[in-house]
Amino acid sequence: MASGKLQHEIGKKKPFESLEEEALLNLLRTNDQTGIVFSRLFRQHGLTSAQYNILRILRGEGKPLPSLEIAQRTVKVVPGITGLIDRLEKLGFVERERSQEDRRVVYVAITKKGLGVLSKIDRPLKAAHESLLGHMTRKEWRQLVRLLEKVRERCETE
Amino acid sequence: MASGKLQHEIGKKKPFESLEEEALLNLLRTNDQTGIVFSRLFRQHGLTSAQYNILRILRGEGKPLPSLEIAQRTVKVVPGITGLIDRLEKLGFVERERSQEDRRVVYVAITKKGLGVLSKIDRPLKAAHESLLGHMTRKEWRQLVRLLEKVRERCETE
DNA sequence: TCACAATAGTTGATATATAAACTATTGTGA
DNA sequence: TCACAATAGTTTATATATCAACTATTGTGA
Repeated sequence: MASGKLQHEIGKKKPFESLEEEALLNLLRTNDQTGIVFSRLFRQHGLTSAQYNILRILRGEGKPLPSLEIAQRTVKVVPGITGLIDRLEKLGFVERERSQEDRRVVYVAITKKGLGVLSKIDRPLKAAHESLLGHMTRKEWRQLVRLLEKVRERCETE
Repeated sequence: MASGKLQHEIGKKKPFESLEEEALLNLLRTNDQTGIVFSRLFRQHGLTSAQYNILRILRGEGKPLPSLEIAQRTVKVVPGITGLIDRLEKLGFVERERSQEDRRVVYVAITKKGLGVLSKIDRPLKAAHESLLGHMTRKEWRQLVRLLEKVRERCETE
């Protein structure tokens, strides 16, 4: 069957059951490993990955977004977004405001303080991106993106 | 700049800053999406992904393993392993036994009940693997694995 | 052999993921 | 207009991730 570097990395004795299993475990492992690098970077600025992600979305949008819109963009389950925004608000990085037209909706806006912390992260984050992927060619990146998109084709239908 | 399906998927207005960013966000997204599919499957059998992962390692090993050995294989941070094993023990899927040679070490063994629940998951899990990746060729899997391994080359040195 | 570093694991505190149940508000059809 | 479904968001409960600090045990060098 399949055998690669991952098997050795995780101290696995037996080879993988199938190529599918090897591919999916590689995906999991790679995501974990890269995630660790970014988590550390964000934490140095007092943010978690999830918090950074929300701020990045709000900055990219340029205007306030409803809570559930944010949850959808981050693949998060609905209830989780509440506590996440609670903490960002307590930290002063975002503000909540209930919509006037539809009073069920809560708009979330990034504050100046939120933009400030993002701007401090921009440069080291870009450096981390390059450090992590700089040894790969543009062709390889494109190939990787294409393959990942293809993997996702099936997830979304379920 | 780069532009792909992901940008549309997450409702992102602006294109990605760089190919690196697009590749890494694709990785994150793909991992999340595939993870959801497997989480649901495990939950139908009363397990979380993290719990399943530990049981799978113990079955694959065929003999008890020290707690930290398990933590290392799952990329988990050390303290997290304790509560995880606590719950598995409470569920009756594993047993703890302190080593006689080195009394600091706690060996964790999978029980018959643990092996039983794994065996019930085997078939639907294989089906899920095939359902998720069945539309891709063996060549594409190998390519994906190779690229993911290459991404990880840089993580591990940090 | 005795102080001290190293190792294995746990505890406590905070943040997040997830499901289920709930509140408040809005839309809709009879 | 009134019952009821749909929508937006919150609360609650459990599981996990992570760091810092801690206990218990073992190894080591003076």
